[in-house]
Order: sequence, then structure tokens, then C-alpha cells
Amino acid sequence: MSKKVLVVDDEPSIVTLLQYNLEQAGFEVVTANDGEEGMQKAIREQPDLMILDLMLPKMDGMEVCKQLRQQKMMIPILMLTAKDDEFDKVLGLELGADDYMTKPFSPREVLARIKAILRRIQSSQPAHEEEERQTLRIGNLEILPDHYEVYFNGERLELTPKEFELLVYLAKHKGRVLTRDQLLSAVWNYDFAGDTRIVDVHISHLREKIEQNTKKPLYIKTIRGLGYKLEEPKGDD
Amino acid sequence: MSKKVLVVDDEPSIVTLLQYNLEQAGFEVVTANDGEEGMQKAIREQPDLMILDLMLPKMDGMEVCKQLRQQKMMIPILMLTAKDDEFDKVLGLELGADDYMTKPFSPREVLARIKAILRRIQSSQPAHEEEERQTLRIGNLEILPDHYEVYFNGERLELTPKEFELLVYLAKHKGRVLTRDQLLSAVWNYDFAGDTRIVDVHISHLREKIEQNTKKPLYIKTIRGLGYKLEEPKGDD
DNA sequence: CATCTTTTATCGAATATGGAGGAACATATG
DNA sequence: CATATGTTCCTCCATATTCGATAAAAGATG
Repeated sequence: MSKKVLVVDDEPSIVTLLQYNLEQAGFEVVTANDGEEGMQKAIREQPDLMILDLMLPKMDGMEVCKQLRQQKMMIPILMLTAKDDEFDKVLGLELGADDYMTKPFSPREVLARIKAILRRIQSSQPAHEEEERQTLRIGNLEILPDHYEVYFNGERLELTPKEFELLVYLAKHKGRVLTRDQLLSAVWNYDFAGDTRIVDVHISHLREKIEQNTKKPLYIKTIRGLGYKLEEPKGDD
Repeated sequence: MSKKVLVVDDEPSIVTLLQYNLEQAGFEVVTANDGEEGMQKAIREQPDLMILDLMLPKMDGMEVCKQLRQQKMMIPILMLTAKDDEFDKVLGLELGADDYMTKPFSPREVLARIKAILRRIQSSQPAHEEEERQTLRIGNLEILPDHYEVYFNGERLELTPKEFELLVYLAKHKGRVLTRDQLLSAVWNYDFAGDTRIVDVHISHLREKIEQNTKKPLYIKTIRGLGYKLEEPKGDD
């Protein structure tokens, strides 16, 4: 889900600055130090966006931009111009850059622009339309992932985000036993297989809300030594 | 039964943006990158409406417009002007454009204009528009997108443009959780490079007006870590 | 008695909000 | 017609507040 950004500049300090800030903001960053390398990486790495300095060794930014466009690479480009030169700006945009920015700039500014461009392009997956309307049903539970709502016997339950995501994940894998590690990596994004009982706590919270009256849990079963699973309640319903 | 729209612009990002949003709204989209291609496609594809940039390679928008009219092509045209240039606007309209719009614009704005034009053109045909013509109702809220009016318990509310647009978008996706980015990309101009948190401010202003007396918001709910959603107020009414 | 559940307290992060600055627009004035 | 003046609205920022995540500890269960 994280976007890949290619930074092309010959000034190491600029590259470092951008790389650091972009990574902080959750982007994946690839760098290049001259125009030729920039071209190659633009093609090979297929980044979601490119930050391109105008003045570059071997091949300047304008040329890179032009050649990429000729090759029908429609990757969004944020052009960096060293001075406030109207002429260059206009030229850059005509060559197909999506935005420009004059040095010096603040990290905040760069991030804002990048987000604006990505937003504008909207390359974010418009394909998910079928998944949108779905309703997950388990017993008397009704889960609407889009609406962030859960109903139990038609009554709305108030769940915290973690509880909600945990439940959705369990529901999407109804009947299957899921280990704590699986749940951790799916809901928490923890990569390690550490020993943590956080899952237990949230399972407990969930049960509090969806197992209203019962003594033994009907929905979320504990599989001792393994993990948990959500299943269709036995008996009548 | 979907309408066909021809988008003529030389800026790839604008074309992409419009195409995406129009397709989302159920239009069929054809694109062209310069004036000549635009002319050809206007004739060959017989679109129901044309979005035409003023500044174009090979043949500018004004010229395209003029030639089409001379050929008795009465296709509705929505003109895009890069800068706020009164002269161009007037000229464009005199040449037979049906409406104009200055860049930058917000996606919602374009859609509204397009629908307005189409409605105006074929006011004879009773359309089955589910979207624009109806009034949106949520609880005691009544929203008339066309009239730019909102009523709460029958009383007219004074909303600023941003507040209004935001509310309409929320209302059209009633119940759905919308992230700040989604709201930004729908309601704000495509080149807005500011802070995502601006959404919070306008939400706050909206709540001030539509959540009159209540402690907890009834209409606009905050989904922590995600965004906001507008929903039917709980309880009865 | 080991495992699972519940409770409690604390910390940190996300959100709400008031106010300042400034741009855009409208109206008044020369 | 161009320049003032005023107003509205948008955006940003700083501060206050709310709320959830988590660790630790106490309690329950088989």
C-alpha cells in the first residue's frame, strides 16, 4: 500500500533530506544521482512518483522528463528548480511535469505537494468496487466493513478500531483457526513472531460485546495452544 | 444509457483526473490530447458533452469550438481556462461554449457543472437522475445540491461553499467512512497542497451548525484513525 | 498451577477548537 | 475606472481534550 518515490538529484544533502522525510511519511524511496541513472530507475523501478531536479549531470531534468513522456511513461513528476525562474517552470510543465517547486523548500512543503499530486492522479485502486458493498454475516452478527459498523441482532455495537479490525479479519476467515501471530501480522502489522498477549486482551473485549449473555463463548472459540477462531454459533439461532 | 463525455486537454494529469471521476460517476469517457484530435473525436465519437481546454497544442480550444459550431455541431461544451481571464471566458461563451470553468477546480465542481449542462440541454426529457435532482435527506437535514441550500428542521442554514460541498459529499456517501484524503480529493481543488487537517476544521464548523444542541455529534461521526462519516441520527425522530 | 480473562492505570496519539493571518470578493469612494 | 475599505471565508497553528492501546497485576478456570 505504500507508494514508491524516486528522488533524482545530484546534491547529496537534498537527496538525504528528501529520503529521510519521505520514509518518515511512509513512502518507499529510491534515489538516483544523475539524469541517466534517473531514467533507468524510472523505468526499472516503476515508482509511483518522481522528484526530479532540473540541473543534473549527464542529462538534465527537462530531457529526462521529455524522454519519459515520449516513452508513454505517465509517472507523475515533481520538478525541482534551483532558482525562481518562470521560464523554466513553464517549460517544465509543458514537458509534462505535474508540478514544480523552487529550492529551497521545507520538508512539509514537499510532502504536501506529493500528496496533492498523488491525490490528483487518483491511481489509488478504483478496482475494489465489488468488495465495497459486502456484508459479513455470522450467526446474528452482521458486519459492514465500509460503514465501520457491526450489528448484533439488529442492534448496533460500539467497537474500537482494533476490535473492529480484529473481528473483520476473523469474520473473513470464518471457521479457521488463527494463531496469535497471524492475527498480529494481519491486524497489528507486527512482523515479528514475538510473544505478546495483546490479542487476548482484545479478544476478551470483543467477547464482552458479542457474547452478551452466554457463559461459554458462542462465536469466538479458544483453541488451546493454537489461537482463536470465529465460527457460526452452534445450536439454534 | 450512460452519457459519453469527450475530454480534451494536453495535461495528462488533468485528463486522468477527469476521466477517473467521470467514470466513477457513470459516464463513458473519450479523451484527446490536442485540438485536432479533439475535433476528430468530437465528430467521430458523437459525445453528449465535451470538456475543452482553452490552451491546446495544434489548435486551441476557441478554434475547436468555433469550427464545431460552424459545422452545426451543437454538442454542449464546457470550457476550461487556465487562468482567471475574463476576456477569454466571454469569448469562449460567445463562440458557443455552454459554460466555462477556471483551473484549478475540484472534481465535485466539474461533475456538478456537467450535470447542470446536460439537464439544461435536455430539460424536455424526463431523466431518471438518481443523484443530482433529488434532495438528500438525513434525519432532519434536507440538502438541495442544485439550489445550494440546506435546511435543518425546515430552517435554512447558512453554509460556506466548503462547508456545503463537504456536506454534500458526505451525504452522497451516507454511512460510508470517508478518509480525509478522500474528502480532500473530492471537495478541494486538485492542486491543493496543504494539510490534511484542514478537513477537521471544516467538519468542526459544520458540526457547529448542524449539531445544534447536542453534546455528542448525531450526524457527523468521527472514526478515529480513519476519518468521518455522516449517518442517520440514532434513536427515533 | 498453568493458562486464560478481566481490571486498572498510564501514556501517547488523534482529534477538537479558538484565533491569527491573509486571500478573495464585494461595496463604497474618489 | 481605479483605488480604498470592509467582509467573508479559508488555511494554518497552538493548545486543550478525548480516547484507545498497552503493560501490569489481579482474578478466574479447569
